[in-house]
Amino acid sequence: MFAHLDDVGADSQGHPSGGDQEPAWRRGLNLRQLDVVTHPGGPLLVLAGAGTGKTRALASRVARLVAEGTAPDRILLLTFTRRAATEMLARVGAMTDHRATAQVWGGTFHAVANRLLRRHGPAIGLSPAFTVLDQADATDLVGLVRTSAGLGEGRRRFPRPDTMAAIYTRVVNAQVPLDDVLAEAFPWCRDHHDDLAGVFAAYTERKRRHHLLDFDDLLLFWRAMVCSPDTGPALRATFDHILVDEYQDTNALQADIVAALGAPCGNVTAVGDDAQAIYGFRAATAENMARFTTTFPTATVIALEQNYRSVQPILDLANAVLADAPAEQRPDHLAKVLWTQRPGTVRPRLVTCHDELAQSAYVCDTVLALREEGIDLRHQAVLFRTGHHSDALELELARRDIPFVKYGGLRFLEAAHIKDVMALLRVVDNPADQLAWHRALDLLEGVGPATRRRLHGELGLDDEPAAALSRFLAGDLGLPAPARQAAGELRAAWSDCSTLELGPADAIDRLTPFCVLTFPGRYADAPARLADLVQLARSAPAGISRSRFLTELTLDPPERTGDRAGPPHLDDDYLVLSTIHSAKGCEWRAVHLIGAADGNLPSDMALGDRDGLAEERRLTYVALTRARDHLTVTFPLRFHVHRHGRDDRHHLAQLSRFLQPQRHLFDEIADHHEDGPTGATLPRAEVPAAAQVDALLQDLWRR
DNA sequence: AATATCCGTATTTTT
DNA sequence: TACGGATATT
Repeated sequence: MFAHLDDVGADSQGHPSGGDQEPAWRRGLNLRQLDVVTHPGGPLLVLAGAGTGKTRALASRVARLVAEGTAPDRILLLTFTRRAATEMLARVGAMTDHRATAQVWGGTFHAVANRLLRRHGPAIGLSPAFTVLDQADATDLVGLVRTSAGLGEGRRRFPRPDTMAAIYTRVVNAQVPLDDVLAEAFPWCRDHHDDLAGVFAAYTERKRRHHLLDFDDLLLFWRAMVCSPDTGPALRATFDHILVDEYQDTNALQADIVAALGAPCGNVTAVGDDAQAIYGFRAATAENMARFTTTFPTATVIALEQNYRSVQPILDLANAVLADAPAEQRPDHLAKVLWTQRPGTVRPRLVTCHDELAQSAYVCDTVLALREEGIDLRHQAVLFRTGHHSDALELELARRDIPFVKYGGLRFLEAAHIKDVMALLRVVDNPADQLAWHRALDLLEGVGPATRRRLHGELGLDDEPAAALSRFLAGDLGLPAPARQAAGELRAAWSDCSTLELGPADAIDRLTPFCVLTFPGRYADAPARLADLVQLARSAPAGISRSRFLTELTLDPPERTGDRAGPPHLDDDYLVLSTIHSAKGCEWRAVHLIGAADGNLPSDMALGDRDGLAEERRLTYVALTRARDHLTVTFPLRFHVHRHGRDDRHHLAQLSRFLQPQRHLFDEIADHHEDGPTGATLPRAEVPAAAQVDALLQDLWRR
């Protein structure tokens, strides 16, 4: 869990804490923030620049509402991650009655939708015992539908399941017709329009029949419930105040929900910063910010521009990066310019490195040097565009025994073995879950597609799915010989899980012997994967039910293997490595942005369209504004071309086009050469000049 | 019917 | 390169 959410420190604004009579929620706020907090009711749009204390303002507003008598369970606080909700409510609790605060409805759109649908689903004809599919499950199911529709065989090539799932989710979340989505984002699939439509229809039908909801369904059904003339009025009357954080990263569907929920009471507070919109790929549109005043014509608009986080030289750079954006991408009515009263004149550093190795060495050196100056590792972070950009650095950190945690890399739940165990649990939880059966049966050696189809029929998964588990436990299914022993073990384990009603932790323990039998044949690193099962079991809160454990894990997955066990060593200091996306809302005293080369940032995949490029610029802005005191930007001059080439080709890089015009705002450090003093003894400008010669030559023979 | 082999294509960010 | 998917082999 991130320790450093937006301006966490209670006194990070450095205000004197006023008189003792002053209520806690009023303390340490500037006038603008106070306007946000004391806004009586009615729609409110807060334009909150990076580091301007929006978390504080929002938390204080909730605290004021509670302190002044609003029933906490009639407040809805929607945040981007569950982490953010937890953090914010903890702060609210510190300002008012923390037991009352626990009643506040807080969480992501998806998590809140889940809660509401479990409670009220039957009213709109939804079984409350639905299973939530995560993205990977949904993709698998699309794949199954694709196969059973006989697509992809012979004939023309057909989009792959993950592409199809991406198209589907875009259509739903953006609420844009398939035709347009294909034209705009997936032009190479346009010929398959009709087949895609068919697959989507079959996919939907299948989900409905088996009581499965994917992430998108959670939003769709919530919206349906709140818009229905039957259930809507009662549901809308449930909340007196709705507050939405990170409004710039909501999509069309989410905006609909906010509009519908807020229509009667009008007490909607939306907080966001269009300059930090970085989830366009997930169909979020910052236009929701601009549209807010149309949806709620009486809305009050308040801009927070005083930054409490960064020193001025860092803000100057961040402001300059934004100001360079083409004019049409900067709507006037949302304009903000960050300023600060924080003293400090240290300028950001720009370091041109010889290659990735040199970059890693430089970052390690800098991190350690800053620690000597008193900045603990935990107050420093290394940020990068994509997960694997930190590969080289991770090796170097390990070599030097510098502890670190990485966010935003491979997710725990996506690891195959974790999905295996989850599937085993899901079968017990819901014997009608075909996807789970599918995966579980696949674990048996000697069982392939054909045997699985036969078992599918014999277990009655289509006709009488509720009895499938007892049929399996009754045995005698004519399994192939290699599967017999493992199947026996599975039977015993499932039987115990079911009859003894084991909780999730015990159930995982009970299923482990089966995994011990089957993992070695499937995975080269079986022992490590088995060890993860212990972690998984330990992550289950005491007393939680199996099904609740499963959905919570789906909606709020741990970031990476081992995360649930807490940081590497509890009282150890460790460096944070994070993608820029995962760093949203966080801050550190020192930030090291690596790989800031054109092609990485902006990613060369975004070069095609204007919107994509604009989003990359905002991403750069987000990265820069995470830093409080120290900002180091590095980029390697040469890096491996790991595209189609197999040889050790290098590729000369140039500084990110977003930073190139701002070089004068940096202190530039000469090329950092990994091995030896060669570079260090040269005059400063020497090596970059040489690099420019190389770049010039490169330009001459490129294409 | 399950497993081994070959081929073509994608590409990043996450609830 | 790496991975999914389709074909060839045991």
